[in-house]
Amino acid sequence: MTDRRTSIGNSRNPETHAAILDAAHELLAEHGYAGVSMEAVARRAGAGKPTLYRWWPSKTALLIELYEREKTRALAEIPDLGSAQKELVALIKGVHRFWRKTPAGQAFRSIIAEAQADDAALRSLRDEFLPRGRATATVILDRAQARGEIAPDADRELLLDVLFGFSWYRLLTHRLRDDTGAVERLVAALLAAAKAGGSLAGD
Amino acid sequence: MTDRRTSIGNSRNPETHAAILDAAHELLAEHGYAGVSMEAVARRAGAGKPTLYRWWPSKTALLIELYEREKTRALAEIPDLGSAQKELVALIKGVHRFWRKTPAGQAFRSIIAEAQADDAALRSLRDEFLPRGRATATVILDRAQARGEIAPDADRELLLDVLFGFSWYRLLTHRLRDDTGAVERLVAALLAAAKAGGSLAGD
Amino acid sequence: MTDRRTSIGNSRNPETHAAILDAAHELLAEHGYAGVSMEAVARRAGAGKPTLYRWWPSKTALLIELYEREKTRALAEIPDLGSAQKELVALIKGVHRFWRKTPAGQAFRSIIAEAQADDAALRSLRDEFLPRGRATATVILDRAQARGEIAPDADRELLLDVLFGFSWYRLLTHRLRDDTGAVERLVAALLAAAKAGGSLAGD
Amino acid sequence: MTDRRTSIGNSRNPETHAAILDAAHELLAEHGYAGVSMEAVARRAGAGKPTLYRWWPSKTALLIELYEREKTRALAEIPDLGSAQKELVALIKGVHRFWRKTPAGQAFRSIIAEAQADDAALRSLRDEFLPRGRATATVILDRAQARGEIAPDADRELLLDVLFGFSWYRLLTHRLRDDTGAVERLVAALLAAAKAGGSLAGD
DNA sequence: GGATAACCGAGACGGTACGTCCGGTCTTTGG
DNA sequence: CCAAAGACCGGACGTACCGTCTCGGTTATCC
Repeated sequence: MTDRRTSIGNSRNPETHAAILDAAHELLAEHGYAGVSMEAVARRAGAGKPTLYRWWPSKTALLIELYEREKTRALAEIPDLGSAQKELVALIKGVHRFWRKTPAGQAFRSIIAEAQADDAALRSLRDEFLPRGRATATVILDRAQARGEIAPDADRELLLDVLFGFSWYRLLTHRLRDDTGAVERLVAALLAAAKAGGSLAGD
Repeated sequence: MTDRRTSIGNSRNPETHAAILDAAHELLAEHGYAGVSMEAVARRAGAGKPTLYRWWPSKTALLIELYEREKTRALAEIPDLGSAQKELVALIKGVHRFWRKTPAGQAFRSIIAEAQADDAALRSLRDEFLPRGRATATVILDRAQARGEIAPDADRELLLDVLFGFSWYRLLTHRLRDDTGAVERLVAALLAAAKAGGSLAGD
Repeated sequence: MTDRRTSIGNSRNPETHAAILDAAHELLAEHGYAGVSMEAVARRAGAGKPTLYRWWPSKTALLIELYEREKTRALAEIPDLGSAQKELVALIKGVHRFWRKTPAGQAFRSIIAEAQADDAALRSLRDEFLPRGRATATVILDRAQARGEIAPDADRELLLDVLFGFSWYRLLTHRLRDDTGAVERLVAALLAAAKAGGSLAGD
Repeated sequence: MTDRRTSIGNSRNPETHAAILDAAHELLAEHGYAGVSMEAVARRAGAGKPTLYRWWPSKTALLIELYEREKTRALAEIPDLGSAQKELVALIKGVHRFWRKTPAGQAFRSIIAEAQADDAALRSLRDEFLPRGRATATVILDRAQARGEIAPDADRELLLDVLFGFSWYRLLTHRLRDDTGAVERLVAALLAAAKAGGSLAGD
């Protein structure tokens, strides 16, 4: 891990860049959130701290980039499965699996935790990071609305808040595993309400 | 016979105890989570750091006690309002209001954040702290089941995970305010499913 | 060591007194000067800290009493051996042996060290403690003067400063052992000068 | 070829280094040994505590460097004055004056005191620090032996132990001032014995 | 013989200092 | 010009003692 890299002059060194993300990845896997400090990442990556700060203004930014690198590796789009129920369940369960199987869950927990201490991090999380994650869900809901599975005036934002809120809650209390059909039943209940256009419909 | 208990040694000074919680309260209100360090709390309370550590093994423990002090001051039980819909909405909206109006919201965000960095804190949060908060909801659900508003085999734990997950999500993304009937509609959707005994019923 | 003692009314409890000195003795023997804190002594003696401070205003005072207790146990007067040379050598070597064989050496090193940080301790060391130790030497010098072994105008204070200075130096640099006749030769040199009434005579 | 040594990274800041020693110097002069804490030195020097610990592993190390800085400023070598008597008196009196006039005396007292609580400090004091101080005396004794003022087999180590022991004793009991020819007479007595080759001769 | 006063163990308290870790910034060296 | 390395300040961490204080309780002594 600490193979001797050296400066390559006045352009960004991609090896260094990857080494830093790898170091963060390993630390996250080995010691969890508490083990990831800019200091420790720099040490393990064999990089100087200013190098980290040049590219990522904060630990959160580093973690976000790490998370997204993992995501593109592990999380595919959800194809048309014929029903919103199947697609949403596939989406949520896929996210849960991704959080469980890779350090991404750790990274995500860390990002949320950091955002509670730092307003800028919170805004970046809410306004840039989360919308990217909801894009996949939006595609599914578009298809559902086209199929008539949910009412035209359904409160889609609320529906997603509930689904992601539930997921966050399980992630943050480390209870991602106890899943005996809970996701299926939750999605069914929400879709039923969204279809009726009554209770989950916008005002 | 008389009480033969003989406490020995000096006993905890309640003024100091209160001064420390007050100091934490103020720091939380003024500077948010990042402003609360054991050092700063001790300084403002005019207490020694060892005094803090004598009573609270960690910052999390201090924040939890602060949170519960605020809660007993601000949050009453939910009386029988005639329907589970009304009672659950009152509960959730009460919690949201409590989080918005007092530093308790800050405290709670901090507790969740700390738990992501510290396994012991997470266990204490999940296994001791949260169940206390869910007790009020349990009473409401008991009444609802007695009224026949939800099926006998409804998955009450899932229902609460969804309600609290939604609340956490809004709290942690600092979006507790944009509430135009969302809570009412969510509760209605969940209760509809729980009554049918179908989708939100246990397996 | 922590046999349960209790108050014996409004007079000093000699058992407690002894237990405290014993505890200090043991700590000194086990961990040296650094291991002797009022806290640790109280803990090991099973006594309260205020009890220590009631009788000894400082750690130095406690160490001095400990030292003198040891001294009366281990260090006898020097009888008339016929010559000042023999008697002074017996005195100095006795002191060195006492310092080496018991925790008294540790105690004495501690007393000297404490006095460098605390003016009151220094005064008490210099004006009360040391004169007591020089009393034995004074008796020897009186006899020597009566025998005519040292000139009437010899600078006795200087002679003792040299002898004790040499001893302190060896004690404080932990070189009390490497003694191959050094004390004998030093005493002989000083007595020769003191007899001549020339170089070691007062002004 | 050019010097191919390439140190990388920022280098030690000499201003900071001096500021720390100055701060220690002032604290020593103002409050004595007890006033010198790493904390206080860092505070006054406007330096971070880790900076102190980076360069000096302990307070003793800092004090030693301070002492030696003062010494090179204040204490010159002893030139050939024609007789060992004059040279040794000049040496000892110079050291006493140095201890009296500058905070160096305080520093030296502190170093000795620290060494009583810390074995490593004691070894460093005895095996590195003191020999440096005795080097000047060794030069004088070499000259004296060349002149025939002291016997070839004289126990030079003992002679120095006595001279320095006497000096320490006076320093540590804060009696450096009462000097009415005492040093002269002591040196004379020791040189007389060392010349005779009898009493102060080696075994 | 009852009050009282000094003692006792225990331990909480406000403080100070310890030695370490980390967050960000600045400076030096070299590609 | 910019990357790498690392020194720097500042500050929080959790711990050990300091010396003082306040307890509940005991017992010898004095009124």
